[in-house]
Amino acid sequence: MAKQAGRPRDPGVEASILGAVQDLLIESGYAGTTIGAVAQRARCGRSAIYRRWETKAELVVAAVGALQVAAEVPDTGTLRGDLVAAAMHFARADDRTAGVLASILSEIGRDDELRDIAYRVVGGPPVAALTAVIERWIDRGEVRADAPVALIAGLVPTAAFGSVSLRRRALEPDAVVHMVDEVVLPALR
Amino acid sequence: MAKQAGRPRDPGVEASILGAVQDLLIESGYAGTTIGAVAQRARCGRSAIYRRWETKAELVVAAVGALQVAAEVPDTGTLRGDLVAAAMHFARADDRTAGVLASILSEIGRDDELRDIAYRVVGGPPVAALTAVIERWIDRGEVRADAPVALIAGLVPTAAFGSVSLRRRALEPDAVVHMVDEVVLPALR
DNA sequence: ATGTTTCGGTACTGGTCAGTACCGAAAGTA
DNA sequence: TACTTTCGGTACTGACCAGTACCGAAACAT
Repeated sequence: MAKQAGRPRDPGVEASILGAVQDLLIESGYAGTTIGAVAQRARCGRSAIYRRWETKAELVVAAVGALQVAAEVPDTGTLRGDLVAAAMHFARADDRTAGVLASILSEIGRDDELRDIAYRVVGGPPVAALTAVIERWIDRGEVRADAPVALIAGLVPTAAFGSVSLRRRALEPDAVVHMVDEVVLPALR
Repeated sequence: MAKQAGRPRDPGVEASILGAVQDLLIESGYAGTTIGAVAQRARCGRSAIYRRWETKAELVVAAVGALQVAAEVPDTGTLRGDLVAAAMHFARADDRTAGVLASILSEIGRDDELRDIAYRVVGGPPVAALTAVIERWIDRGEVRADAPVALIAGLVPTAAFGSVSLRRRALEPDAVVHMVDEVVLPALR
């Protein structure tokens, strides 16, 4: 692929467009996220958007796919510390993610591509990180070997998402610690 | 209030309109739920709708408010039986409820009235029923007195809602039993 | 210099939809 | 019978918006 002639695309434009889409999805929902509003928020022309994506649906898919929950696997030295750190991570980082996801939930019901991407965002890295944490402590003998790893690893992000999307507010740190102490730890030992 | 003169309103029309709104919200989302489509599904004229509600927003609020999760408090004779029955109740009955709620989640972020009603539907009767079950078994001595009642009572419906709304499918009975055995019961004893 | 592509911006088109105003017929009351 | 309201249905309006087609200017390669 030879280097294209002509003025090169400004990578910053693409990033600011996707960010603007995410902002607008949270603030105004899918229907309220018009191409014109995106262009205004991203400080670009509408043509810059249509040059990159053919339809609004593709644009939204790209914006959702650009969400990435960093899947850090904490290592605090204690089981409780790791679990709290991992859970806290969702409650904070998922704030924006959950907002975007909540805004497209009704579209998810009818768009296979969107559903796959959304499920990959929530159900991928977070679950993998929690699974890694729990399995590590199984190896270390603090969690029983037949603990319901998949159940817990799926439950925490799902509950966090459900709560955030319904109440439209991030989980309090107290609530996260409470949940780990009262629900997650008893289920694992 | 004297009896109105003129042809009385057919109560069946109101019910079929609200049912049609719920159906369309699930199938087509908020934007796809047009007044024309509602009238067609409810087999009535558009005027019959506007005679009862002034705007589409009011209509949707009414349709969501008409959702009611029966708050039965099961009494199977065992703690585990009650918990499974209560949880199973959400997983089934909340199927339709969760679908409607998921479809208006993005509107919930911007409409206070809608948010209040939605929160009352999910966070009201189901939580109250679970709370009643748990507290009954505290009295009977099977659940420790300082168990995290509110946490568990809120967690189960939230998780069920999160799962249904994300995966667009009711929880399997196996999964419900699994969750009660592995998560709820350990947290209560 | 010449050509090519991107830049922000504007004008236009075609379709959709909420909300309003009617209509004649039906179903009640006085 | 006369009156009132609801019934399903239709026609119209005004706004909004996705998508297309441009524009002159800027930024690169050859």
